[in-house]
Amino acid sequence: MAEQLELVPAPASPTSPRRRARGPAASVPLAQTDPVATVLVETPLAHLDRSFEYAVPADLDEAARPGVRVRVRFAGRDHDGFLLTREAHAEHEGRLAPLRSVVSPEPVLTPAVLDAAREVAAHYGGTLSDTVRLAVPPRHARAERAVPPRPGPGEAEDHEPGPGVDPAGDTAIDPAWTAYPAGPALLRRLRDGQAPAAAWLALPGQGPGDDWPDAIAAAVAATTAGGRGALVVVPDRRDVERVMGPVTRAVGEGHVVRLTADLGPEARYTAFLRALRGHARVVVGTRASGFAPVPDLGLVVCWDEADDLHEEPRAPYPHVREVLRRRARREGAALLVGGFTRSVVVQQWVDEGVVAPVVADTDRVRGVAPAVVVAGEGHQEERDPAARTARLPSVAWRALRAGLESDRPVLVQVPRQGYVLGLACQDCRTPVRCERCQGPVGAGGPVAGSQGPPACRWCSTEVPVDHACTECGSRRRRATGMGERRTAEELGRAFPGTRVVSSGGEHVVDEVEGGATLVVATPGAEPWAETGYAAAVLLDGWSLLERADLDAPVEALRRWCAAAALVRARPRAAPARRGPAVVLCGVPPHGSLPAVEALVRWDPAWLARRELGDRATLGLPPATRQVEVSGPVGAVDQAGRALARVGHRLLGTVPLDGGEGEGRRARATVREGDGHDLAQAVHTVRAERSARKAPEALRLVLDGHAQ
DNA sequence: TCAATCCGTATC
DNA sequence: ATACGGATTGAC
Repeated sequence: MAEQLELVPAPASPTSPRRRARGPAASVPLAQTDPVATVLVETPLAHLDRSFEYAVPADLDEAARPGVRVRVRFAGRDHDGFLLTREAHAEHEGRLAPLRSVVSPEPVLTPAVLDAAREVAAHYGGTLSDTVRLAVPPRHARAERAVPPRPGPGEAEDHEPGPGVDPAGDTAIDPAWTAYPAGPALLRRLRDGQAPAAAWLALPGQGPGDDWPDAIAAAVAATTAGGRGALVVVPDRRDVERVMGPVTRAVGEGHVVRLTADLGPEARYTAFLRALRGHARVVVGTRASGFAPVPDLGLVVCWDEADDLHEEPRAPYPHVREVLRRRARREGAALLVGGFTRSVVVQQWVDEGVVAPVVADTDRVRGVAPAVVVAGEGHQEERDPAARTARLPSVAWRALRAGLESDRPVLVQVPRQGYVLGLACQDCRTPVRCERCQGPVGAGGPVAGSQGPPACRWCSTEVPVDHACTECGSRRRRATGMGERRTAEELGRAFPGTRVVSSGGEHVVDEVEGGATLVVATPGAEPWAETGYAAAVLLDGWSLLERADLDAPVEALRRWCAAAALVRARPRAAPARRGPAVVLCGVPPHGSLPAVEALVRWDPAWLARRELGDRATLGLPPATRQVEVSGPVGAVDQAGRALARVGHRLLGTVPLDGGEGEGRRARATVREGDGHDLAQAVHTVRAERSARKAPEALRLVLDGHAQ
């Protein structure tokens, strides 16, 4: 009996295992002031998307500052986390577990980046933990030791300012910005520490020192001359390389750091730390650098903002343009979103007054933009046998021939295949839209590679046989097959003896030398040519325009302009025989299609305005928000119904191929309902799924573009 | 009456 | 995930 009684108090005894597991806090001396730390625990569980409180042991008092990485016991396991704040009192009523350790005293999550991550997470219905994971690269201890500490107050960095920096004042306006009436004011405001927001339509460059990287470099230099830092985000690694040169020349070697995901862990963390510790005032990178901690940020730049490489493929799938926009506002920095073309989203920003257009005068555009000719649709005009073997319209062949004779490279853009082909009116070429939800229609069904009657890609509704064109009333439809595949060898045969370079897919060529060279490239893989190309031929325009994608016209123009902008008029007075600089092939004669007209007139803003107007009329994104749900069929159905229950509109579900029976996959599209917050609802779906331990992975992408 | 097991829920 | 509390079940 006595033995029994002795056992009763055991659970309360300080030496009992249970007691020790629950509350070692009692035995550890705590920090004197602010002994409570709020911690963002790294967990993928969406229903735990909030901070948790921990006790700060006295020996961690010094290191446990806001922004540092910590390790904590959470749900019986050790987790990484970020210390957010120190508090005098806990809100949590139970006993607090102590911080287990401070991983490093480096405050890697700055208040500005944390704020931006909060806003981005909320905008996409994602968790803060997921978003912060995108913002802070994994720690690398060796890199942390190697990078010098932050210079103390008053202790200047010993880099001399670069040649582009003019500390004397505001007189020197960089030639790269003189073409834009708003350019001088933009540079002045950057230098003066202000926060202008601009939608920049870049002109094709006219020679060395006058291309888009030079303009970005000038904007960055103006910002650093005013004592602030800058962050430049471009779509891919090749663009990073192109920007690094001019920016480095403008602000000096030691001030710039390159930050891309392909650097590898150590180099990436080194670059991150060089920015965080204030050694590099300027960061140039790809979307992975959108959250880079630049102290005293004065300018953020998003180049080629319409390129979908700017969309992060990891949850919550933010677009870097949205990240930068929020950072600019929060940190009082200038915002410069630009490209040769303009996305519909940025057009909406312009219309809302969020950004001011920075564009050249019409006369200037006319003088600088390459001359574009649309080749006739048929090839019947051919007289040159060489053109016939390459199946090139003769106007295209002549342009290439003339270009090669000027001893400079010429470019042929050949679209890659594999898109979902769309459906258009036989008579006026207006794309067919779903009668039910206005979604894009795939010619062979709702998903790539499917074979069947034409159907909506969002809701899988089939197009009625008597569907009448919304523009001209015609009931005849056109669903062309794949574009014509043409290879570098085939095209090269039309120009015997000419050097041929092929770029695309696995083999992307970064740069070509001067001299007569026929360059064949897929969109986005066009090599840079120092001398500029003498001519460009854009093949198979239809295969870009006929993609069953809302963005097809804007995206087609973006790709055409990207190639056309590499063409440079002959440096010295014109030679006797001059062909058109740019020939667009494989589209109907111009005038009938907005994207073609926009290219010929070099007026991307006109196309963006027109597209945005159409979308607003039809209630399509970005006038409304949509979420794309994909994963196992059952989970997709459930999520779609859950969203519909809280006031949103399930447009429909499309079966995706791959997987049998239980493994079947699907994609649902849900449109935001009036007055209901779609991001909030998406967050709730994520939270409910994680709370009930739903086993399957489900993708919920808001405002996404990738299908 | 007690212990083993199941299930739901909170995770500081 | 994991660990805990409360409920449930089954054997003595």
